[in-house]
Amino acid sequence: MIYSKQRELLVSQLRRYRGHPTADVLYASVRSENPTISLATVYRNLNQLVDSGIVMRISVPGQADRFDDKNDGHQHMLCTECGGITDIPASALPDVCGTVSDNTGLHVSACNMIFYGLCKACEKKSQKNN
Amino acid sequence: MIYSKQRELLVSQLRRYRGHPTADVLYASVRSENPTISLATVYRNLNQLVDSGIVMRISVPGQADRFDDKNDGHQHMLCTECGGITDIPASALPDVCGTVSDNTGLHVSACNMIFYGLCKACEKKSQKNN
DNA sequence: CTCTGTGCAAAACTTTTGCATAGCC
DNA sequence: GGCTATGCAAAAGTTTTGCACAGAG
Repeated sequence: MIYSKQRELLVSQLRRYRGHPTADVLYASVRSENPTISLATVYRNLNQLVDSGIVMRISVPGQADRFDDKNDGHQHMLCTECGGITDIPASALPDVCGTVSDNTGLHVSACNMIFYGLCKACEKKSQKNN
Repeated sequence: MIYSKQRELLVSQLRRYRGHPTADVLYASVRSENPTISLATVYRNLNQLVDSGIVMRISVPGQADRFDDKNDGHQHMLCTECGGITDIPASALPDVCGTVSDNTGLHVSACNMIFYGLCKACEKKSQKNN
């Protein structure tokens, strides 16, 4: 993978966002600094970065993929109220792959999870309203 | 939800498949018995059935959704070799939601998982080749 | 100089939607 | 008869691809 300005810009914008942006949002963001970059380039680079393990893809069923620049095994929760994404650190997760491997005899190498629940902010709001 | 032939046919075809078919495959299958049914109807009915808890949606990142007629909390493993889907029974899974809730203080209500690994058949094959 | 990445536009693919009609209750 | 489901076609949304050109090594 040879160097490219576009990819560097993409990664720097991705790091800037804490909000787990979609390709779309990243595209807009990168475009504000480089108005001629194309959406195809954003997708191509994101795919490469995911393949190289530099970037993590968050697939939310029924929605566009989101991206995150860390790859430490953390997972994500989608707030059922506001649609925002909260990080679930790896340390809060049980060893699901290991458990499943032990219990089934299958060789499970990886697992994608997406949790659904209430984020801190929405939980606070719902408590106030009661 | 009033009765409809199409929905009945759809469910019966879904039950017939063990292979966790996509909407596409189901459409073809249903069409062989009722050539005028439309793809929109398949999608509409699948969505309804998922909402009613009769059918389970399996979201595989980057692929079309698949469907399964049971709703007992089991999850799925995608074989990295052949692309097939293996059921992971609920009894083989740890209580991920509970663990995450306990460890984070968040209210996690549900979780979608997709595992990646080798299915029995592909595991056998790879052992033979060694 | 060669090979990889980019830009543009078009295509591919999955899923949803509008509207008139047919079918259930 | 009223209300829901269907069929058809078109649209929407996300992601990929073909091709000619520009840029990195």
